[in-house]
Amino acid sequence: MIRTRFAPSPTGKLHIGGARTALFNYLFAKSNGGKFLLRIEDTDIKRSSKENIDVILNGLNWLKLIPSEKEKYQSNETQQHIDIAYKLLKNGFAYKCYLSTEELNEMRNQSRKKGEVIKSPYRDNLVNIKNKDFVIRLKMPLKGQTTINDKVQGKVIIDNSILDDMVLLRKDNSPTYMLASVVDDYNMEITNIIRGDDHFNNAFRQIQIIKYMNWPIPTYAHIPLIHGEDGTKLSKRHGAENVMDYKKDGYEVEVLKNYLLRLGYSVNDDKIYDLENNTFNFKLDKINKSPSRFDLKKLSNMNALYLRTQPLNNLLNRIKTKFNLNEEILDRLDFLLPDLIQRYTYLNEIENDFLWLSNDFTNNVSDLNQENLNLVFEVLSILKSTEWNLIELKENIEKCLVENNLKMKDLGPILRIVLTGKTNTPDIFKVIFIIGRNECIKRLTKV
RNA sequence: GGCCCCUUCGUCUAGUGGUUUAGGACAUCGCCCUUUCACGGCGGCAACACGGGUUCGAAUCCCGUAGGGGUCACCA
Repeated sequence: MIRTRFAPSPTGKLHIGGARTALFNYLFAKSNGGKFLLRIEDTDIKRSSKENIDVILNGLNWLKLIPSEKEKYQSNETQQHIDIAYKLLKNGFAYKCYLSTEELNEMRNQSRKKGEVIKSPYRDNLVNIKNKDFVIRLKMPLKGQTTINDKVQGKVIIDNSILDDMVLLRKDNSPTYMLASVVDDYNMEITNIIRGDDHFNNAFRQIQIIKYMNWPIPTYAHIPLIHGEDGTKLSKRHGAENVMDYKKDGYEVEVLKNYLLRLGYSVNDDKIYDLENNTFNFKLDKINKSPSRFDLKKLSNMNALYLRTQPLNNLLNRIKTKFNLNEEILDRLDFLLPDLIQRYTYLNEIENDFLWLSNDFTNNVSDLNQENLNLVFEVLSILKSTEWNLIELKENIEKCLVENNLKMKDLGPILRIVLTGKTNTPDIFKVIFIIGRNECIKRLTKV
């Protein structure tokens, strides 16, 4: 049984990159009849916050990336992590290191110059110093190579000599991410680790713990990072550091997920796939290896196209629940929504049309010239006498135009601005028809 | 700097040795449609990073170079 996990750290929000990692984990698990799990990596107590945990949970919830089991909190497993660290120590795979921060900094300076990894003198010189703080470090193999057959990156081999003796347990006895993550993955029986490419180097180090403990080695898939439009790593500068901001900005969740999927994944058409009901067959080998740039324009375009494919009833219901609208606006919306939706990129743009759809609307047009005023009067008299249906309305007004030797473009824009206050609306005849005789007369008389 | 990864139009990508004058989508530009704004239709511009090989033949395989990214914490 395939088991994947998304393991965010609540030291920050759920950003777009994290959302994609979660999506890939979810899709891979679901495509293989497996389980998708969530683990909050809150070992950094100082930087983790309840607020961020909620943001992550809410974000995943909005994305409908619901874990198969209740989420785990890494901080609840601390004792286990400590036990493993001491077990490694006891078995000679780890050692106590008494190096101070200053000593370490100095060593790091030197090693950087030489291009070598730092080696603690306590590695081969096992001592127990009373009343002095220590960390527990893993003893990396000095020779040989480590190979990872990554499902995205391919087969990668590194020399073990570049591995540093990473810290397992801090001076204050708290486990590091390097240890905790491995132990938790083992306990949660994670079979496939799908995470950002920025973790690739960690895999070679973490795998040593797994080997020392004789645990099964999970299958890795390190997915490329998403870059901003300028080609650099995505950060706060690029806006929207929280996926929920995309919701606020009016992006449809299905669209966002499909866009995220397409970013670095080969899909041969422009369909918006149903990513919820296990109908999408997600394959790791379709993930590209190179990072891709986040393109808001493409996202927006997908959003607009998607909106137009949505059943009008669904859209109308969403509008009804989101906004408190009276019957009169609702009726008009019911009639005009098919026309309006063609013009929107985001559903929430509809807010801009509520005003003129309502009887509360009054125009403030006052600068019409005499010619146009006369035109408006003519239309007024037509509206007063015509039978109230779309066809009659249109015929009578067009007849009037012919009599005056005018074209629709001479009248359309004027009526539009007077009746709606806007320069762009659906077909003006439809607008007149649905707004109604009395209301139209009222608005036109105002001029 | 060491190690690792990547490199097809501005962007996301198709392409796995001949079917390719390198295809699509977004963006952009032009035209058509037109009562406005859109939609839609038609068309244009635009890419195999560079240099060597291998081969009858290379975007596709190999080697360099350049550029980009990641990582090198008692953060995750």
